[in-house]
Amino acid sequence: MNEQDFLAAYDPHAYPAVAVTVDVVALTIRDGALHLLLIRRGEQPHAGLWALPGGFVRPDEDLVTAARRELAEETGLAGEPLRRVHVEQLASYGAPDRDPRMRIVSIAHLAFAPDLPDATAGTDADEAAWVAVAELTNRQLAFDHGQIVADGLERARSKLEYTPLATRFLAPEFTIGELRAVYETVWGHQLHAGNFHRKVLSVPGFVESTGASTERGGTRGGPRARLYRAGDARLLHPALLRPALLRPAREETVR
Amino acid sequence: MNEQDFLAAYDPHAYPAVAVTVDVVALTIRDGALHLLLIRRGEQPHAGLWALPGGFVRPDEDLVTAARRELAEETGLAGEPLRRVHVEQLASYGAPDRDPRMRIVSIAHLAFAPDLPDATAGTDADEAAWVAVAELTNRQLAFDHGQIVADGLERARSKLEYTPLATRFLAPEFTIGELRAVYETVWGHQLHAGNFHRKVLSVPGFVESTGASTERGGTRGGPRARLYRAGDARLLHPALLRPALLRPAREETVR
DNA sequence: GCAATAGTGTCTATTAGACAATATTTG
DNA sequence: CAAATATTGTCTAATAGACACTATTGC
Repeated sequence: MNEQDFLAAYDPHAYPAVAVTVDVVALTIRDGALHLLLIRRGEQPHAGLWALPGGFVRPDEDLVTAARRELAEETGLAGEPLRRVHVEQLASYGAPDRDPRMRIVSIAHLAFAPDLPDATAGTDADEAAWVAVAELTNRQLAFDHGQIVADGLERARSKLEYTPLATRFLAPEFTIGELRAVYETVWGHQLHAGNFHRKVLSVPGFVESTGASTERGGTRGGPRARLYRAGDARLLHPALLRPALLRPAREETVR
Repeated sequence: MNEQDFLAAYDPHAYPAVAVTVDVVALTIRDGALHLLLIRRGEQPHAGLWALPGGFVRPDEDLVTAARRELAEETGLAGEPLRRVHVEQLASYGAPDRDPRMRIVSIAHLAFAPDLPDATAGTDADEAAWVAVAELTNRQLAFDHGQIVADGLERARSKLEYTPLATRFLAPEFTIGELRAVYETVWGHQLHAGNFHRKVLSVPGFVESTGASTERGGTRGGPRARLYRAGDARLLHPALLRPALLRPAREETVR
């Protein structure tokens, strides 16, 4: 049998029924705090619980395309603002009993977005909202989404060390102080302003100067700051390592 | 409708037909060279081409369990030797046209194994063999397995920097020289013996002394070396960073 | 003026890495 | 003994981080 005959005779339904979804851990910074996009489930199972935005992968869609589509549906983003959001694959979750309906394998994604307007509920959800990560400890999330969020947060903290992705939380032009605020927010730890400033400028390709400065100083005083944009480096070398205190004992749990 | 009624009425076949497989990038070191486990496909599509071991995820199996099962089938490993193999999730690959049969999403895994006996072909394969990674540049692999292998190799090189997983390529007791040979093989670069030795012993929890030494010196002379076993650290801090020359310009491509 | 912030200078401890030296073992 | 290897010593450059200082701006 040659390959063409084989394909013509092939029956896709001969294989076990598994559904594939994407879920998105979308992070942004609002009012100086790290926020996560959640939806309140409008349907069973787990109706009424908060969950990650996500849904089934459509037939002609790439995985990351599906994740971007789900994100767009819940945030109302499109065009250039959507393109500015960084989306990457996080990990896949496929424990047999993670969803009571059937075997569902979810490819989780991680997204970094600049400060966005309020979320707008999509079709599957009663409600969509940016929730402060600090308030998540109380809340029970649907399915295994608590674990996915934990893995996403650890990945985000780690990504800030060795990639320039912190800039994705900011507008195209930003000050070093704003960049430092991103690190402090995601890592949950104050950094030394002077050392951070020098370190960022010393890493090749992290940021490049626009030549301009802010129009005004800070709201509580201080000089005008120079403006920078993201440079062309994709990896930071040397990296901005987290203080030893903030380092996990082991890596994220991935299933 | 409550959750129980909902589940009773639920029809799994209402969702798009997608199959989920696992593939395994299994690495080992043989004769001082990095080797990869490949099978020659016995069935269409891509019959006759070399491919990664892998297959459909069974209904009650976790993803990593499925990967270990596929690995066991092709290597003939079981019990303690199989437990000594490190398996972790690598990434998922789900481009709509990556398999001509139907939509297949593959959860790729990465495995580190000590030197293993020759592979034994499983049911789906004509042949299974450990192939030197250096010889892969010529060979065309089935599906998108070339990309998966490239991502796996980059992940392996990176993992050696910040985890103690290099020890998984070795027997339970090993010398610092053997550990250095793992790094040199995976990174493809000679390291300075003296500096490496001191560095490994200075990282807390990387290795611990057994108190014993080898029975004999090296085949070409030299003193007996002290024996070590893996320590309890799960992450190395400070890390053993690759020389800047060996660093990629960007991260692995993950789809 | 006062407080806050940007940006720079300086010093110390840690680490990476080059290079050297010594001891031990095989053939 | 010659060559190879393990292990330790020493020195230099790079980096992280503590701390201090000056300049500029909002209120």
